Amino acid sequence: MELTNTILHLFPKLNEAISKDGINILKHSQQITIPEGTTIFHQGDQCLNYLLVIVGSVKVFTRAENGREIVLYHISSGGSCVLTTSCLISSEDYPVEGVTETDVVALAIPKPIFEQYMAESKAFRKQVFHSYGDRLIKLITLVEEISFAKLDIRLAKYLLENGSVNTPIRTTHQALATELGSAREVISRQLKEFENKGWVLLSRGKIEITNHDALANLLAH
Amino acid sequence: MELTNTILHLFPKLNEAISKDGINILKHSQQITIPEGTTIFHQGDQCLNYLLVIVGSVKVFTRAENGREIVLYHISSGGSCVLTTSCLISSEDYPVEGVTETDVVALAIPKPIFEQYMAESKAFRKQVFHSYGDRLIKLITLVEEISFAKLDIRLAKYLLENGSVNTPIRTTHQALATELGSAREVISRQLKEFENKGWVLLSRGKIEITNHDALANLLAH
DNA sequence: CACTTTTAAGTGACATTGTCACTTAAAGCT
DNA sequence: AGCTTTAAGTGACAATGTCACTTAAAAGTG
Repeated sequence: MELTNTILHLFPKLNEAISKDGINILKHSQQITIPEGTTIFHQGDQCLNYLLVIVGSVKVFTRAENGREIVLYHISSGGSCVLTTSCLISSEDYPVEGVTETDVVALAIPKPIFEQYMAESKAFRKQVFHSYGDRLIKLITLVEEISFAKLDIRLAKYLLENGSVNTPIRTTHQALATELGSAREVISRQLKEFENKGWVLLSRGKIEITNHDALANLLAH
Repeated sequence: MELTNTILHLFPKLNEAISKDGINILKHSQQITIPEGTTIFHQGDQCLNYLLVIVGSVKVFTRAENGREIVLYHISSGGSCVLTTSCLISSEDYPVEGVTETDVVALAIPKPIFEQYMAESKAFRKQVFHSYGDRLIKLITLVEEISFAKLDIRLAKYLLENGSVNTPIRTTHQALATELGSAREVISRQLKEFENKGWVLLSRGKIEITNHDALANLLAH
């Protein structure tokens, strides 16, 4: 079955859980498809499933009272939602929202099955813990970047990671501000500066990289 | 035994693990005492124990290349070190340091015992997951505060949480800057402003709160 | 005790980033 | 073509961070 292979490829630990521990994940979980732009969880939601993302990407962010937002991390193929997992275990509220950025295919493992797997399979536990560790590192890295790195560096990094000379980035300055935890005007100014230097070409909803090396040079220090 | 009661009081989940699941934590773990100012882990360290803090406090922080530091969180009585736990499981490096802020008494559970408990006791797993969830929330809250909250608010909050009208705070502006992820000069300026308003009294290494309500009023918005 | 050294805090000038109250312009819609 | 919505630009200003110092308190030392 095609899906099985995809899943095993994305979650190597689960492969072990299935082969060694006789865990039949596919049988007891449900494959779900979620359209782009769906809020899959927000503060106060109760969570009844352990979610593994097979295809697509989920944006996890938090919002200040004044409406400003910052993206905490993305869950993409091969990732799982540790916050809902925490909910699963400790039933606490989390001050964050999760929204699908693309159409998403996910595997939902119901809470009782999740707990059974946790008890029975060391490989499954490893997979779950690994997700936790990943998120912790991502969050710590985010804290570091927010508090230490200058915006031009972080912006250049984002541009290089999300586009290249022939593949323009389709996003708004506002979305970028949210991604980097800054303000739209600041991003606009910075991008304009990059444009003046001939490093990018700006148009509504699109950023084209015109000088990759110059941007990369910023990162190199 | 006195220690047993202390531990069970601090870690209610472990109580369950012991009574329900017959886990003999005290027998298989070691009580260790660590003097103040000891670096208990830093980047690249390997970790061989699951650590539960019984008495005292550990400061977990990260450092930028330019030397600036920011405190990520503190592990105090009843807390466990999830980062070393992650290490325990996934053997990855974490870009953080942990230093004891006081003399610390901790319970060290060796890796094999830890894994056995994880397999055998649901309550133990809950305890471990709970720690993870806590850290995740603390980190998310930190990200929110750093990116959204103004410094005067955060500083006032810190002062109120760590001192009162009759118990002065003994710390340096530098340590405070690290705690809040800011720069010493900025903290000094802000404190001086508070002093000019008659809210605090400053001296070398000491901050006395002289107007609790005014500070609290800042937080109230 | 006077002196040197170390550590904490203050200072002013300046750079970066965030905020506010707008304006301008492009893309969609009817 | 004219409206509406959304994206982006703008200038003034506030808040925060950085730098290169100075000042001063505490600790160590002969």
